[in-house]
Amino acid sequence: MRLATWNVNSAKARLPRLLDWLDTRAPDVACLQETKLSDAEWESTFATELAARGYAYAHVGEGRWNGVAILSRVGLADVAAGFPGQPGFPDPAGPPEARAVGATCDGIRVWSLYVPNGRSPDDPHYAYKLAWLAQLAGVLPAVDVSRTVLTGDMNIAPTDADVWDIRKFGASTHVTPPERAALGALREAGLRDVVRDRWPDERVFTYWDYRAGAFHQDLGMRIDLVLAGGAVAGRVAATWVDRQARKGSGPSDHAPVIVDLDEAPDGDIGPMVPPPSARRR
DNA sequence: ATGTCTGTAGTATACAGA
Repeated sequence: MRLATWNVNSAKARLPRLLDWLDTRAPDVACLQETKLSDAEWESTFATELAARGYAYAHVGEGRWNGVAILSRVGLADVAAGFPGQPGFPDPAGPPEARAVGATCDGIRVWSLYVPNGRSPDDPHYAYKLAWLAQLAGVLPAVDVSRTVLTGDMNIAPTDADVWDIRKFGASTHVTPPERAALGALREAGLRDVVRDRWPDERVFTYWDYRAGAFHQDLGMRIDLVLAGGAVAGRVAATWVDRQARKGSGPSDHAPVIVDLDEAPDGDIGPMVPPPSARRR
């Protein structure tokens, strides 16, 4: 099974490239972020195109900002718009933004996430980001983590190796200890960063600013993650960043991350094979 | 790197967000 995540930075602006990407990469499950569409706009733009390709979908949108989706041609059950207790902004008790959608696809509980950006550590959006992540971690004890995948634009670089030059970042958002600790809580709950597991020492980025030729100089960040529970991580056959999708005219500023899984074993418990990086140690 | 690309409003350009 091929699972992918991609922050498309407007599904409408990305329409031709998105459809072409579905045709060429043929993901079985595709998690999208920043569709920037209402549910009605999503429906009118994509319903026919996706049906023709055999995809069911779940979209959670609000219009001009945010917007997340899961596309699947291996089943799409128990769709959830947002996670329990997902905080709103500016009022944590207010309505949640369109930043999380979950569905069960071929036995895997998949979440497409668009974590709040944070803007800067002294901005209210930063506290919102941390609260959002804390609540996300807080729901994990109640779920089957082993068969869960949290994926999407996490807006956090897990380590200094996940940005092009840590010296340029200082105390800016995406690299601060509290943000990384929030990711650590997801890891401690049993989720694995399967791309870093597969490429422990490589320079792997998923986002490059549009400005200043950042992509061509590979001045990027790895902020789009696939965090997989044990039964899923044990099936990982390959992972890569689809840099082709960042090239040419009219790209998103993010590239897709693609993960191929071996078939689930009979009995469905998962082989529990440690990832390559763990096997080497 | 702050050099661009989205969206909206509204009709040309400015602003906000990332």
